[in-house]
Amino acid sequence: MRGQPGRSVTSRVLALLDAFSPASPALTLSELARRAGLPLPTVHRRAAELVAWGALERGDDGRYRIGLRLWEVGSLAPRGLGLREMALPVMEDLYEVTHENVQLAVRQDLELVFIERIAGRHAVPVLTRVGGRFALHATGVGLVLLAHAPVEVQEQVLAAPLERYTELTITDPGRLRRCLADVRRVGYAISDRQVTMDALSVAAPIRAPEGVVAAISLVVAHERADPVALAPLVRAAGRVLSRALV
Amino acid sequence: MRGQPGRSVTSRVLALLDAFSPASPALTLSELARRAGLPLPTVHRRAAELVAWGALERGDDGRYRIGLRLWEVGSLAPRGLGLREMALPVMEDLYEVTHENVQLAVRQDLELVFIERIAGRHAVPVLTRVGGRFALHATGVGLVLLAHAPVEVQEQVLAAPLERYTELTITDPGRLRRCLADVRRVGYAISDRQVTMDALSVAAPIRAPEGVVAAISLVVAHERADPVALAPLVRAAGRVLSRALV
DNA sequence: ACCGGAGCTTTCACTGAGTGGAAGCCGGTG
DNA sequence: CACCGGCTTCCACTCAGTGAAAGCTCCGGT
Repeated sequence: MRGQPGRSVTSRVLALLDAFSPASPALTLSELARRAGLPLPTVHRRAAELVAWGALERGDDGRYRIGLRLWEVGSLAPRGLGLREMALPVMEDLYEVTHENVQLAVRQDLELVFIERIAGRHAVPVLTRVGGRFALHATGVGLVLLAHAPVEVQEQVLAAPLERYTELTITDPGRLRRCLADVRRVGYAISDRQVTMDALSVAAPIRAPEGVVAAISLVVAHERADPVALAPLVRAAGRVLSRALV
Repeated sequence: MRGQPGRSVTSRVLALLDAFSPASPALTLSELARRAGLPLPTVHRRAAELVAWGALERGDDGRYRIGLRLWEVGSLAPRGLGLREMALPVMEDLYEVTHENVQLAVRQDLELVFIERIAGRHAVPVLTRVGGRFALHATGVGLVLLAHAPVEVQEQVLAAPLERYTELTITDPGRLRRCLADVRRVGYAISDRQVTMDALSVAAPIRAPEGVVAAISLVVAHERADPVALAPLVRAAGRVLSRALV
């Protein structure tokens, strides 16, 4: 082949999938090629194969989209739909009791990924999307996941600049380090206006034999918040789910 | 290469993903190789690349599972999570009014795929799984999707043997053909004990400019069922969603 | 301690699947 | 009607990928 050496076929195919994002879920051939950093003919051939299998779909407009077949396969991810299926009843209970937003997230590398969300119609609007990512150092779920992450992960997050979302976001590595110790000690995390100035979240860990695998949280309007009352509810939900994971 | 000619790298990678199923979401290297019909070293190398990217994950037990990254990408599928996000509020309304099972499905080839389901805790238990597949000729959603599918799809389904689930399942092509005509005429489908002897479902189409893209249904206990009362509710939900898709 | 076997990983010489520049095609636009 | 942007096809070149075989690492049995 003439292809630039050191780039495998598989990595090219995966680069095509990487090109899609929540902000641009439909791409033309040229956009796809540009985002994947690959020559047009290459993308054309690889994409055709993906369409034939169902990993991509091509609309009447010629744009490529993620195909249903890939969604089906993705739904087999134990940490995706698997976790969701297990957690949903508990999340619904939490919603029935509080009528606030309930969120479920896991850590992936140095970010968190939202697995499921029950958005109370009368609760604070939250900007998160199922399948979306977010930084670990601001949200309640993020703090819980970070506090129980391997030390090397914590150090990597602490070493990088901590993005500021509001004036209350913790951006000082020292303070964050102390905050994480508190989270481990008390068994839950409170993020008070650290993401948006109207919201407060209370989060608790979900443990499996191999450690903390996910976190669950309630997100409530700041002024209406009573963290002391909410913490036991969230912690209980976390414990119920932990028990289900053994 | 020495590889059996006519089999592309991409097709091998996709064969690996195909090897996973709801019944076996975790596979050892050898199982993976056997199911994909590929030599062990090949699978070893390709799987390693998929793990590096996050499409697969490898547990402490050495088994491969679908990775969270693939779930994330899959969640960008317009007909998967995209459709779900849009439909969920309406499905919840339908649930609030009826407290019965609400299902959302699309057609993929000659089967249907369940996109979302609200399982009423006191409603009939249904055997469907989000991300799962089912035949088109028995369920309410299936009949709606089949009735509005391209003619060649209908003919393929009618030509193949129609699997029987209960004594009321329609297995005669002629009867099914008439049933589909009825569904198109009245605008909804009723499947009365055609999947299990305890359940009845009422389904309605969801239309986009390009045609019927999905179906929504209520599944209720057979003895408690009042199709005449339910049909307007389900049809209204379908219409609301159709309007949202323009 | 030794053996055998099942499952995973690595090696290595060979080769055709994949590459990408270039050229063709198609539909819209000044 | 020439131009342009985006898509598709062609084709000669070559290296990424292959898979048989050998090596490795745990087992459990004797």
